[in-house]
Amino acid sequence: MDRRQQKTRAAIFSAFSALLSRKRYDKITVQDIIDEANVGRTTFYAHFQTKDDLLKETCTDIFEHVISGSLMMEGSHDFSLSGGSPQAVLTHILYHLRDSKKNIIGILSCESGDLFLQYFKTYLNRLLSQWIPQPQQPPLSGVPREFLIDHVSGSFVNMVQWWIRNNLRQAPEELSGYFWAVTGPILEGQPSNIQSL
Amino acid sequence: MDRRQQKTRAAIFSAFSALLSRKRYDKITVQDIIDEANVGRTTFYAHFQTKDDLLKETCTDIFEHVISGSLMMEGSHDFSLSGGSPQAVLTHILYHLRDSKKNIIGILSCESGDLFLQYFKTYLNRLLSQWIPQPQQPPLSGVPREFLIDHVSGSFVNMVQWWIRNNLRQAPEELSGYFWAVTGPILEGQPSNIQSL
DNA sequence: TATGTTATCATACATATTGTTCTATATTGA
DNA sequence: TCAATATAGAACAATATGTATGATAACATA
Repeated sequence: MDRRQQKTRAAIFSAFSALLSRKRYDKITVQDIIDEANVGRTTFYAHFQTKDDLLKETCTDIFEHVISGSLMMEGSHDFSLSGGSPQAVLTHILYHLRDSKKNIIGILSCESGDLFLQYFKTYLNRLLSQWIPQPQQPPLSGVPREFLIDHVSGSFVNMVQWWIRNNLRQAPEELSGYFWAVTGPILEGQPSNIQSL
Repeated sequence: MDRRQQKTRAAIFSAFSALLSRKRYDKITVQDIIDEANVGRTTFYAHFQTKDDLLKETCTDIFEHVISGSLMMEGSHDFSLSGGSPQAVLTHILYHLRDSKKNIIGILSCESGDLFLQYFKTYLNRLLSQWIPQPQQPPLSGVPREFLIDHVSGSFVNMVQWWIRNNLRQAPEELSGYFWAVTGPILEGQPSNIQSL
């Protein structure tokens, strides 16, 4: 790939991200993007087929980075814990979200944030499906594992939304504590009050 | 209000709902809507300022109906339980969603479902804020009440999405049971294992 | 450095969507 | 019956999309 292409791509991603923090996704025009990025119309369409395409690539780029940056890759396409506990990994992800140079929070804060969080959740589902066992005891024993996985990743994404609405007032560790308080029994496999019988 | 206006409004709502089950919201044009509804362009704009306006009114219409249909209204703008337990009310809401003549599931199933569920969550937040007490005991005692409310309503909406993705395979009662399994400790106020101190 | 390749820009263009304005017609409520 | 008004249809300016063209500049390589 040409140096020019890399530069252009970066300029477009950056312009797109900047626009998203000011405008709703579906109100952003291609003209807005190419003006902000200082690239020609033809150039934009040489890199991305449509605006939706740009969106999709942006999401993949960001979340693949966030999650794999908090984990070690193993095998061809699976994630696994890199020694840390689930709690530590989740805290790490929160730090990543907050401190990324890519202005992730800016993107998630925008009026189209839901769109991105949907992609985010897809990644989390893959991640969590490795951590969550089929529970053996009530009250969770009758609940399908897929439901629990979806519930936990949905809760995480929901928490991030809440965090952003509150201007990131909580420290990642604190937030991680909240998350543990509401999902601990699921992630631990079982609540700590194992009352045999 | 004129009979004609009522009829026109109904035709537009119906056409919009039908289109949503085939097409993504932002790919639907005003032309599509007025063709499907068999109304003139002028007429559409006499009823709704923009397409977004139509969306908003559609959501308000649906969710106000779903929630108030499962509750008794009380006071000016607050909800309260109509005798039933939270569990019973939630089950009722699930029935409502599934069996409504307004094809709610059709709308929520569409590619823009997230958009609607966002509105749904707003209503649920109002509802749940009346049921959820500030917890007094670990592990929930240090967690802000607003977080818990948002977590529970987010989990409900998330569950509905999951339900739809699975083609409504579970009965509302069964689903309600899952929900209780993962949020019970919060809705009950405290987990049942009250270990004083 | 010289050279062929290719990414870029600016412009123009056909097409499609939006929201407004106008007039004529049809329906309504009294 | 009749005045009020909701509607349809068409035309319209303004804006957005995606494509095509030719000229220019930056690149990789030898």
